[in-house]
Amino acid sequence: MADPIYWTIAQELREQIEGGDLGPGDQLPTELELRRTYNASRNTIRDAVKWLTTRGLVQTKPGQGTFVAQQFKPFVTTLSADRDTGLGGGEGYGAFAEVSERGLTPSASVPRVEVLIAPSYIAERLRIAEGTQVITRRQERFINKMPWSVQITAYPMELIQKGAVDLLMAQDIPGGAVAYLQRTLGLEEVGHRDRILVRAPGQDEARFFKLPDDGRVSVVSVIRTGYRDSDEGPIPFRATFTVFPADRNQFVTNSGTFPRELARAASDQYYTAPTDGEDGELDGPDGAAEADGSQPEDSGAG
Amino acid sequence: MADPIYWTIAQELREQIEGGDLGPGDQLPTELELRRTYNASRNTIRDAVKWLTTRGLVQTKPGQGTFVAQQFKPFVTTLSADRDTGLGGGEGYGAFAEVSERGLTPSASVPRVEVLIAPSYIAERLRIAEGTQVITRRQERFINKMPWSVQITAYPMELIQKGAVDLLMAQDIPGGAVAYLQRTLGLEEVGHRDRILVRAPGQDEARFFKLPDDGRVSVVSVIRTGYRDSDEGPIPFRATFTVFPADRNQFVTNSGTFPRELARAASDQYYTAPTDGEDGELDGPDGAAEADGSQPEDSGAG
DNA sequence: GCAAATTTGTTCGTATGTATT
DNA sequence: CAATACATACGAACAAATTTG
Repeated sequence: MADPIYWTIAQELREQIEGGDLGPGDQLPTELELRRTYNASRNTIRDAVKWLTTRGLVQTKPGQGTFVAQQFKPFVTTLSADRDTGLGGGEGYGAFAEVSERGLTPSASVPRVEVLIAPSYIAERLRIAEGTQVITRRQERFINKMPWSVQITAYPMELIQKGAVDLLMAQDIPGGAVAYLQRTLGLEEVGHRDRILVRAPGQDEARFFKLPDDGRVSVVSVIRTGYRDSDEGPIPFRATFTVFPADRNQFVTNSGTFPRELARAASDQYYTAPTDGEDGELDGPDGAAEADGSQPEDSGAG
Repeated sequence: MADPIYWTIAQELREQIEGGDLGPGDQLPTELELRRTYNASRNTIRDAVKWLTTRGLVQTKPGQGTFVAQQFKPFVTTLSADRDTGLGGGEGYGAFAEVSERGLTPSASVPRVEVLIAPSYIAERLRIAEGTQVITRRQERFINKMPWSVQITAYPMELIQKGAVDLLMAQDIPGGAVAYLQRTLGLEEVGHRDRILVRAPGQDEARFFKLPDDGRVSVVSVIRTGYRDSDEGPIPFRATFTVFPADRNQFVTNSGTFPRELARAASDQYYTAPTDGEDGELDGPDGAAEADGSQPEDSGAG
């Protein structure tokens, strides 16, 4: 009887959810009912439910009840560009084509264009002096009306002076801004560099993505720096910051040659990762059970 | 006075932490002290502290107190391979070279080799029949004795029959297994495909990485399928599953040409992502404040 | 539109158990 | 062993949100 009561109750409820007795959207018994069922105080019941909500298994709605959380079929974004089609690459335009093929309906907000003094995180990416002016284009994207990503791209001001005036238009650029720069200025993106990190959502992000306000669900931040050629080698000409909720997105990058049929439609093959078993008995990459006492040995690239 | 008391207290403590009044490792006032300070009941104080722990800001230790959480300087893994050096690619060997250059001491467990009937998630990756035998090599990696990643690679059994017998040895393969297959069988990895996803850690993973047992901190799962050439085009010959704790890792992928000086030492330029401000006043990619009522408009690739 | 019933959210109080120093 | 500090558990009351009559 070493296990806390609230924990035991939480496990029983978890098994009912994962076992399928309670499907997504179903209502759990109310606190009063649970209290009778388990012969525990209301606070103990609430601790058990709290355990479930913290893990995202259930969702409580004041005045209504507690419900089993819906889970999304994750959407897959291909980060590496497809050399042939030029699509993919996690850009809005290419990714949207993938979405359409999957029978989902993508949509996007009207771009919000801003000219601002480059803050440090933009200046560093574009390798310009902090305080230089930059253009930023901000767009929110949706899949089936569900918020999917927020993207901000920053360009140096000189691109406007050279003639890429559409960057200042608060409207979609057909084919994407990179293609536009190519055909307008002959500016070619010869390469890019993505940085991927996982962090807690900010308050506004949590609100936009309708994430629980306790920071349980992370967001994936993809920071892309696009490079063009110059006499001194590749130099950055754009920095794109895209934020995705981690609970409904996966990412793919390709390198070298690989089966062609995988190049597109990554979205269709979403993947459920093997997890080591909650009960330590599943078949996944398991076996760290003895990890506590084991000491690492030096080996390899020492 | 619309805000709950526990929330208000939590915000005050958060500001003290983020403002630097309380540094990493510092002890918070005890529950009893906080109770006097804020003139609230112990349960209310505990709710406030719970709010902080859920977000990973503080850590409670029974019998000792509550402490401001340490935060790691994230380690950066380059996922895309460097064509020149052949390093990088998130593989143990290449990544370890990066770590060494940074002045950290990497180490790894002795590989655990297993021959097993391929479960579905491996069979799908290697495109073999479920139930076929595969070799798996499992290794735990550490940086400065801190658990950093768990990696499992699966190979089809036929590689052994063709002569790559070292795959069965429970010891490090100098230069990595891919290089070994190259020089032993002439098997070249012509490309690979990474799938990146974020999920809650399993129980064993949480224990190994010393993550809080409530699933707050996610893990990043990187699934790499390596391809070799054949008459029928590229076919997979290995599947590598690597799991990293999301709170101390970032990832980089390169594509096309980009500045050479960024190819290596990605670890040195870790990146703090811009977040929209908790108080809605920071300079980051902000402005979703009005998101609640805004309707998406159809545009772009519709 | 209003009132009642239902359900979760917050806050207080108190007691006991467990881990650490 | 004793003191300290967090963990669990009970009970009670009122507030806020939602649905229903």
